[in-house]
Amino acid sequence: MERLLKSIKIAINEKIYVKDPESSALGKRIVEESILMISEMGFESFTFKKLGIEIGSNESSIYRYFENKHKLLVYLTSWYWGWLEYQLVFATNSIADSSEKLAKAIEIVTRTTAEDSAFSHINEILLNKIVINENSKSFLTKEVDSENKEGYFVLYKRMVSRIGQMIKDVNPSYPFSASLASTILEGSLHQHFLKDHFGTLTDCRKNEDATRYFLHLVTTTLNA
Amino acid sequence: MERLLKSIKIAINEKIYVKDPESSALGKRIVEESILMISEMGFESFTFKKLGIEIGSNESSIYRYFENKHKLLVYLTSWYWGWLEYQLVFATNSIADSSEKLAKAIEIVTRTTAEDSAFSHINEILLNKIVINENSKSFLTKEVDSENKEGYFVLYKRMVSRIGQMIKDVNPSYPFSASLASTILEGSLHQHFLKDHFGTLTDCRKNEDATRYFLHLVTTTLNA
DNA sequence: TAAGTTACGATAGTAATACTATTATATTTG
DNA sequence: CAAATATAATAGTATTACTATCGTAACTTA
Repeated sequence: MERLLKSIKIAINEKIYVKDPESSALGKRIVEESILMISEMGFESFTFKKLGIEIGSNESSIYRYFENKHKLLVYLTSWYWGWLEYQLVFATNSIADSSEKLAKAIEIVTRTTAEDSAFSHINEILLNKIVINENSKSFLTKEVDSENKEGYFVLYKRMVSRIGQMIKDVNPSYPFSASLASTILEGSLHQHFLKDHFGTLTDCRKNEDATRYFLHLVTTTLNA
Repeated sequence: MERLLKSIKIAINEKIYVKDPESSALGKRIVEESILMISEMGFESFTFKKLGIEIGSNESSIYRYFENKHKLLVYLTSWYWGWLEYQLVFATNSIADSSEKLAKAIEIVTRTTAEDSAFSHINEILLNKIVINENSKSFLTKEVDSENKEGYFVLYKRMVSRIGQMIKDVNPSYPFSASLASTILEGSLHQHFLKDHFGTLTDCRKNEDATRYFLHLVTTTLNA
């Protein structure tokens, strides 16, 4: 798995960046260090100027890769969803039984990332934390419709529809497969956030609890 | 109901504002016009300077009511949750049967606000739209823990725990009442957002569909 | 009714943000 | 080695997110 992952490149919509950050050392440093900085200081406090100082490069050079920090966030979250989709497909592909397949899928999308696996310059543990804290901000904007049209969110949408399809395979007569799929994905991020900041609003204490909660929710709903 | 609402004041934590906007005509205008502006231009583009121009007042005067626009957002969302809690309690108080009570609660928190009811200077329809688009931004910040400690989110938390308690009353052995309650509240906002911007990720087309989806989800889960 | 208090508006100013433009200097590639 | 390209350095702009000061209007109380 590790070796395989090393040779895979997550394909990100070209409209999200000005110049592909994977195409140069500087680009990779931008992505690498921005993950560290955003996870530490939060997206609001993060600026290209600070990033430039941190990587010993110039603010204006960063603008040659990303138009603004919003697009960098869309890039990072897209990368995450692409990476997660890869994990999902890899782990569920060989499972024939549809219920078992869905259970495995839920496990993968609701767990938190525990180890930094393979891609040299991307720390997936921190990126997972960024997604929990900042993912909503990538689409809760006034530009969401135009950016959606440009394909900024295809990877996220593909994740949801994959899970939606798995739900349909388990119970073809369930009328809310898309809603349930999007609830799992977004709800899982939310439960992890609550676990860290609003303990009274969730029953999830350990990381596996979110998996247990959604597994139970989906199983009982589809087997009713 | 309308008359009753007119005489009720939603109690907001005093730490959220510098000066109570309910205490003066200018304060009310700030709240009133900020709702119109944020719902129209989005929270990111909204500034106190623009608001000042719009209400024919000075930027510095607005700072006498709210320290910054983030606190104004916390104020607006708190007001919304307080208002919704009022609706919830009012509508469910007299229901004895716990399942019926929970069903009514779900209906109230998952529907969108259709009419501007009673509070003169607050447009609840637009405020509901703001909550759908911006609510997450009020807590997805680096300051969430300190603000939580100061009680900024009590009204939101009270809503979740009320619903959590209703879930417990229906099925005391269900182990995820808090998580399910928070999923309903946050998930409902998300489904409405998807309905407006990512149609393929939800089965909700009309406003009532979100109610139907969550009603079905909760009922089957708790009756398993 | 005079004096005190508070509220608000007007103006000015600051530091930081979010860029854009230009030019110089490396580095790569053909 | 020349040409093309990438990056760094510097400068500059408009806007944001404030803070501070001051004058005056309005309301309050003695």
